[in-house]
Amino acid sequence: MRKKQDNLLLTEVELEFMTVVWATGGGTVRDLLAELNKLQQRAYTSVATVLKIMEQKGFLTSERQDRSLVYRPAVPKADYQKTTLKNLSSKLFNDTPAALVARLVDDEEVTDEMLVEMRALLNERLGDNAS
Amino acid sequence: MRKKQDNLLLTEVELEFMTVVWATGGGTVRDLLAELNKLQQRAYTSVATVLKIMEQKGFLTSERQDRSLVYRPAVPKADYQKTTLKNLSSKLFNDTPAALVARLVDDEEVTDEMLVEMRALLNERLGDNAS
DNA sequence: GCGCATCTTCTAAGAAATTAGTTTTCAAAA
DNA sequence: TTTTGAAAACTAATTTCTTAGAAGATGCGC
Repeated sequence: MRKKQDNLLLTEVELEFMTVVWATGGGTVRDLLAELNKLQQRAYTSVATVLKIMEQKGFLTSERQDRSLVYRPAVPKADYQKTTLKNLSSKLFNDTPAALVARLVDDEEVTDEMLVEMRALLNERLGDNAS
Repeated sequence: MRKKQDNLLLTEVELEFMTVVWATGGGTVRDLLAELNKLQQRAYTSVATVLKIMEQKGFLTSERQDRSLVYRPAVPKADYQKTTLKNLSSKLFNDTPAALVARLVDDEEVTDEMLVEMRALLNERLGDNAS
């Protein structure tokens, strides 16, 4: 029995870590530390601790290789993106993904090019259906 | 001097509170407590404390009315939605809002109707530009 | 085998978020 | 004027998140 719902969201720092794991495909603590320290200095053990926690939460898998553990993503980035969007949609957009797009559309920083690109994506899935 | 950047995001609980404030337009601690307790029991002082914090962070304004403070949103929901989308986009979608839409599009739970609605929104802003 | 380097595991301190008890304030009722 | 009720303000306990030191494990070179 677990307190909250199965902890489906990453914390701030975990997301930063996970981004690197997704980008690189994974690696040892030392590998990932090297990548992460490009953005922010952290101690070796800090990184090791967070990675272990992430494994416990089910976001990473690990496998021994020589001395070290090699961590790899257990959740594809696309899946997590979907989870996050669903969460955001429910918490802030009344469970209406279109409302979310509406907000993108009236954001002046989002260019017409981007919008055209979005429309293309929609059309791709929708096929010929006119509105 | 503040540590992080001006704390532009609400915490989990703050968002829950803010949602009620947006929905109702605001009210006294007691008013908001009544609404919030429909979802989860909390003590009066817990609610009061969080509301005060939210005011300090700039998400709410307060004004005395008789004995009580009346809290009101200082940030429109649409603005906060935009902030959140921008943040999500940068943290998880490479600063590419279209990538975000792409993820919505290949979510099987998002219906064609929703997609058509989204496309309509895009067309509305885009006018006649064909892709 | 013994120290040395390197890795994981254990432990914990510090910071932020959440919840709520205690104290103070203040006006209205008695 | 004193009491009382309701509110804000203050204080603090608890939990979760973040960071990292200390301790333990393990193979490698000498």
